[in-house]
Amino acid sequence: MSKPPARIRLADAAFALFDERGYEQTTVDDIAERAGLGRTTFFRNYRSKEDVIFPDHDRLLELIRDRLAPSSHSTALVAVSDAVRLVLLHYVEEGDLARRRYALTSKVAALRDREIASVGRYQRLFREFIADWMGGPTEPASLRAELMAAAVVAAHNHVLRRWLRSESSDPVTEVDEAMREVLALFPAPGSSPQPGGGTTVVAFRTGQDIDTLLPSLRRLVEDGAER
Amino acid sequence: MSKPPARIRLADAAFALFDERGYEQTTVDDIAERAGLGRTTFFRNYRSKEDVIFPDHDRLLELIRDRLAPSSHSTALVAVSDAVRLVLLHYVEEGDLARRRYALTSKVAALRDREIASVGRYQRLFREFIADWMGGPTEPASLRAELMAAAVVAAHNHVLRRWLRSESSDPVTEVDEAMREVLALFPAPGSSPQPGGGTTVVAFRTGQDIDTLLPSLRRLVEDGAER
DNA sequence: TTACTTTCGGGACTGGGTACCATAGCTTGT
DNA sequence: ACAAGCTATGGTACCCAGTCCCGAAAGTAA
Repeated sequence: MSKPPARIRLADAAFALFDERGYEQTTVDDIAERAGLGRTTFFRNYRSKEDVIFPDHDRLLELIRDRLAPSSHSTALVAVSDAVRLVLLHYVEEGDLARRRYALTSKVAALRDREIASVGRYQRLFREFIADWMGGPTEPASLRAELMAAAVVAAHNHVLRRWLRSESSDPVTEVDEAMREVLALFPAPGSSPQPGGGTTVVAFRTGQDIDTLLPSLRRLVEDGAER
Repeated sequence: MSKPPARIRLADAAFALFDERGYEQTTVDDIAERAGLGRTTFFRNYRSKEDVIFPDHDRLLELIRDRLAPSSHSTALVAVSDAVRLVLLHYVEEGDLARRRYALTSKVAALRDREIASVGRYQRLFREFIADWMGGPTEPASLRAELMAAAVVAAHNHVLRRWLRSESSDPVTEVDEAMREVLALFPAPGSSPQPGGGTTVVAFRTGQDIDTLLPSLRRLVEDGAER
């Protein structure tokens, strides 16, 4: 009968109390007490009260960064799609925990704001990466990068929220489809002269991480074949 | 030599102190003291310390709501463009104040988060309106509404930030162009059968608020003529 | 055992935010 | 002019999140 580590006990106590009394009616002292620990220990494990609910947001940001960073110019779009899928998978694997978090953020304004702020950081990452890829901060490209980054995270959030509401049984397929739709909105630079053309052509040269690239590669190729 | 009202004196004192010592190094007591008022009076005029910097965010939300609400199905896109222009104009008219706020939000993480949360509320408004316009929460439409709303506010923010950084001398023209670009990304539903087609056709039937509609109407018509 | 390191708890403090109450000032009606 | 009443204000006490510091425990190595 060994106790689980403090972090876990604190998180369990926190979610239990949030469910019972609500977020704002629960103080950090309450959480620490139920976990059988001191208030100081709580703040040693979580930077803030909100952090119990959004613990590994930083890790997730690094996950995206790591997936985007090594990609070459020709694999940029695949990297974006993969990074998005990575984030979605992270939440899906959390399973019930993610749904409880969603229930909380739906009710408590402060938590919703914090969630949105986090999304803003993801979007910033994508925006910078896409702007780089499109080539510097020259004006038309800069706007297009902003639009594309916004669309990318919007697509992700859309599918994620559907899954959180149990409206989707296969979120990974859905997010791939959504990303295809997003990429179809933005004509590839320099591929077709008319900006109105809707066909996107992506060329692959070299692929590190072939295993993880494969699924989206296949989808993109299928997409190209269909149209 | 009559004193200006408390609200103003508090805001002046706050911005002055933020400039001198920075946001986090300034307490609400400091602000009240410099304004020659009590701490209680501060919180009567502003809900929170952050609220001194973002005072009329609620008013701005209602401004958007009011502009979107009365628009009919055929004028929906114009309403969106107009609402965006309205928000941009609001900031532009604030002039220097908006730039000081931008300087603060660029440095202080808590303020940046709050700003992003506000943007999230705008986006939600647009998303709901656009989803309504596209017709209910049926799946493909719902995603497209989400994408479009994200693109709309991204375009606005892009132009606004350019103006805040003094990189734009005519933000209104710029935002109109950016909105044209955004709308061009999304083929009008039911107008051209191929989703790849890049031409957008918008039909007008009735226009209340003709005066305010005119400029964007003209731009849209010109845009249609060009392509 | 001793010595070192890690984890924990408690207590004191800062600062944002709320609630309540008392008072000064201004307006009204008479 | 006087009283009644409203509004803006100040002050005090309070709650709670978050930080800092120090001392105690508990595990680890020698």
